[in-house]
Amino acid sequence: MSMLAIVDTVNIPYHHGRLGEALVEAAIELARPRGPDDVVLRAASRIAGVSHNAAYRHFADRDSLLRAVCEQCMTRLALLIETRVDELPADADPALAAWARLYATGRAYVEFALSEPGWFRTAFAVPRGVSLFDPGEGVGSGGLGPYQLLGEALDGLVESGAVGPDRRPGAEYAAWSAVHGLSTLLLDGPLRDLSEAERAQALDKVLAVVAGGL
Amino acid sequence: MSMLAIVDTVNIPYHHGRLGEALVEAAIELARPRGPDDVVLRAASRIAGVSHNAAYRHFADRDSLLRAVCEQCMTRLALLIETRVDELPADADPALAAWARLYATGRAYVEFALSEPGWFRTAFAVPRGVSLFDPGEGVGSGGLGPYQLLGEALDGLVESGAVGPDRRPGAEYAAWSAVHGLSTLLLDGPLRDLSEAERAQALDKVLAVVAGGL
DNA sequence: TGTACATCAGTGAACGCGCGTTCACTGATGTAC
DNA sequence: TGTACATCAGTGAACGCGCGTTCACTGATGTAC
Repeated sequence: MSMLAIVDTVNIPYHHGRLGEALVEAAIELARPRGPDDVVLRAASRIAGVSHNAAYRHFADRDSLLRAVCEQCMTRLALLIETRVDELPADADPALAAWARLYATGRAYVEFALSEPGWFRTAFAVPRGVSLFDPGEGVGSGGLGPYQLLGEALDGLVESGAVGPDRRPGAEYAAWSAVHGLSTLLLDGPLRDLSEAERAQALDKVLAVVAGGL
Repeated sequence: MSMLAIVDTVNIPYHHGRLGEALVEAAIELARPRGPDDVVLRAASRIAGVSHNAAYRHFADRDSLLRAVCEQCMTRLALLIETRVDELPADADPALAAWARLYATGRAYVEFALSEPGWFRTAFAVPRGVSLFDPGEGVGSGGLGPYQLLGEALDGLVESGAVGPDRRPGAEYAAWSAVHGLSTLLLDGPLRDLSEAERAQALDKVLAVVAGGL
């Protein structure tokens, strides 16, 4: 009967060839609307058109799959930041340009959280033992994660003279916390019912306070 | 046989008398180590010494119980903030006193997150439709939630002249976001592996940047 | 070029789990007379 | 003060759910000769 026949009708060869990636792609879509709890081995296998045990050829367990999805989500956050920064118009004044990059980084971060809530939540549902500081984790196209991109923006402020080098240490904690906190408060927290306009005001204020305090 | 006999041995009368509260207390302990996912009707009933259906006399469903637990967690956060602010030594200079209150508020927030991780997560696992802005939700002893306590601290800055009134609007967004973001990054995010000393530095920097930018 | 065989990548059935929820029930309590 | 009865607050059994994981298996692939 042929499972072969059945399988042929949907154009999936018995040897899938890239089932591992297909499972990750499926799991990413599962995570997309709501988050990491919806990353389910059986559902991902279903989407990939494969029995649910087949997944165990490619991932030791559900957690391994989730880990792969987390990394992808972190990468996508980094990619959006890079995109938004690259879209910036050129600015002759290096200090102004550096500020613009920092603002764009922060705005992109919040934009990602609000436009891709499930991915944002998944990116930060990091299984223990994975760190943003590890090279290779959560990388964007240039091999940098969101944290490194933020670091670059802050370095730019110092290099351009906009911010004194004595203020540089720990600056990413402040900038990152502010933007991350706003994202989670708007997404899942008590600020979730803010109107579009109120959100924009809140974001402006957060960025202004961070910029003023750096 | 007496279920009565059985029941007597553990000193729980058939009519419990305060089962609703007992269930909430049990659920709060369930949430304490890890968070809202561990708030389970059956487990709470078990702890309260009652069959799991009895819970339905007091809560329409699991979500109602969780809602009650959320509110309690928010209240406890508010109480810790009040405690820490009240512990502050008197300061003759009203501006310095106002700054000290803001700092204490922020430190207490992060302290709560790190010392009571499950409660912190639960406080912000707010079921849709509950807002921190509602009076009566998430109240401390004075009837104020964390958000209102923060607002008071900020008002104090303006009243004491430490901060111009033109900078007041939206200030809670900035302060709250920074402290909330740091809490979640340290608790569940990529900063979770920071050492005690690094955490303290990060917190100092976050507070300094917010204070400088307000 | 053909064949034997190891290995790889799937299959389908089954297990155990704990959950939320519903059902029909019964013992305890409180109230009207 | 006693009694009938409504109501309240529990009980225990059962259902259905989807999950992660394991088992023994088999068809497809690739390689050595």
